[in-house]
Amino acid sequence: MTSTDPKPGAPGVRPTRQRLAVAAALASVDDFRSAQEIHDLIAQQGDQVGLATVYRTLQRLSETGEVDMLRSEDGEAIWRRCSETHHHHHLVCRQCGATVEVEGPTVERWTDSIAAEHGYADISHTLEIFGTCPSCR
Amino acid sequence: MTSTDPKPGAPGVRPTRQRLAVAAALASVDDFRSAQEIHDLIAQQGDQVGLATVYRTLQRLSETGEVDMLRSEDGEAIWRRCSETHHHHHLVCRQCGATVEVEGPTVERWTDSIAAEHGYADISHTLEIFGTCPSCR
DNA sequence: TTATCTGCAAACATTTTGCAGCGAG
DNA sequence: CTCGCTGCAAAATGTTTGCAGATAA
Repeated sequence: MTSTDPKPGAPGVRPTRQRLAVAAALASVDDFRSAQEIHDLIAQQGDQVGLATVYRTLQRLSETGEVDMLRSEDGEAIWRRCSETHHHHHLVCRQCGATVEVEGPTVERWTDSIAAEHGYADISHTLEIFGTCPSCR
Repeated sequence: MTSTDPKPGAPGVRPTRQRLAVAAALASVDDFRSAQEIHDLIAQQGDQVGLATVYRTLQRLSETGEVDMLRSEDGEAIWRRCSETHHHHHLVCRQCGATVEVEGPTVERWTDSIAAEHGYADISHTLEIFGTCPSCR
């Protein structure tokens, strides 16, 4: 494999002003934010990016695993930059939103075995933990 | 307590034709359905109920714990009549919606220990498993 | 130059709400 | 009779898409 790969059909991602702005916004916060909120953050940074572009960028980032995307309780998509590159879950404070990323080989194994037991294939799962963090007690 | 309770301020739920139709639709299937799908089910039963009423009814039923409401992977609300009264999770088929209710003492114990480890209190969690069931493979 | 990206606005899908009329108790 | 319930259609979200023009390589 060579370092450059101009194969026809290869994506070729461009580091545009808009994408840098989204990345900067994501870098400036530690908690999960909606597309609207990220759009507002960019505006506060003095930048100007269309909302559709924010969506498209977040979508791409979550596909490549650079951000975590999950759904709030009312079904809205929320994103956060992801420090771990592999599958993991979140322990989120109900009060202040403080988030801890946790890994669960135990859980992964359990869901896989449950699924296998019932003959289900192509398994995925969602697991989020909510609680009150030490400083909010 | 008497059988009737006309206390001022008490809701006073009326068993109307529409609510019975929603209940019948929920009773006729075992899996999670969207509001639209439940609306269609009612139509197939030969009944006719407004979609807004379906939403209002499902909302009330989920508040009283008579149905489970959860979110599909794309953020859509889906409902199912609830057979278990205690905490449990779901293994849901992406294609046909076939659902298995599963219990996870393993998971409950794991989430509790993770939370304790980070000093979080008053813990709750959401866990849903999605896959393709045997008959949809 | 050329393929990708962006902005805008319109399209979409889901869910909520306002209001006049209907219906159960 | 009265209040709650329903239907309809409009509004409110949140998200996606089509397309012409801008832009990185």
